[in-house]
Amino acid sequence: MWQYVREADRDVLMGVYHRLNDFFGDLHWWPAQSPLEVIVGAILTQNTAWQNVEQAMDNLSSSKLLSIRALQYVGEEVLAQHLRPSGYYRLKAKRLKAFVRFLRVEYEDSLDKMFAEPLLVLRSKLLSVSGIGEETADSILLYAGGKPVFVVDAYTRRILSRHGFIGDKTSYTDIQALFMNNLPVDAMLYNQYHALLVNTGKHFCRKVSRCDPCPLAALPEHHKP
DNA sequence: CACCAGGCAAGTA
DNA sequence: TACTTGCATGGT
Repeated sequence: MWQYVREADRDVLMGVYHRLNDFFGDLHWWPAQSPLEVIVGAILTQNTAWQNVEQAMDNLSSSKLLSIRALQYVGEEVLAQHLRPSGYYRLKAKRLKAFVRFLRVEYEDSLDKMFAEPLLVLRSKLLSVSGIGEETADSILLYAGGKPVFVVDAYTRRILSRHGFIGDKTSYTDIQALFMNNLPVDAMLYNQYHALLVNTGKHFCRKVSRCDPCPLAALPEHHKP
């Protein structure tokens, strides 16, 4: 399980953090105004560029659909049309519907009640909702609920992989454990760290891109894609 | 024009 | 358990 983990991981992970933090500064992330918007965004951004998600979110906002009640009552087909710019729009309409149904059945439409649930119990229940996998569940827990859960996404995996810190097939759980077992249990730290990784990914570590100005370029293991 | 983007679930062997 | 495939739009 710890095949790729070395004794120095604690220092390495904090070193990466400080390097990125010095470069980007405080990001106080997730680009959304309310916990519900974080959740909607987390579902809409699945395998999709955030720019496309913004267009769909604007559509929802214009139609006053960014509330739990509106999402409950709007027809799935109507909802889907609003989601077209974000891709997979029929699928994502089903997923949003599945979430608000879950919220009604389990928590009487209350996000506060949902987040009052013990962390691991809630994570497990979120994973049981169709359309919510590990990354989406953890994004909801961290960015909507303020829970100390590290989010692993495609950028996290790619950046760690290109530096040789993990193998290409390392599991989500193992990557998450790498961070959570070697860093303080701190929601604000996890929030900022993941935000820094996403920024780094967007600017310097896309599938096709140079790494010249990458803030991690000075690391011993740094290499180009 | 081909490829990529802050995944997930269902199907197959 | 470990692959493979469908889902879909908009930017580069």
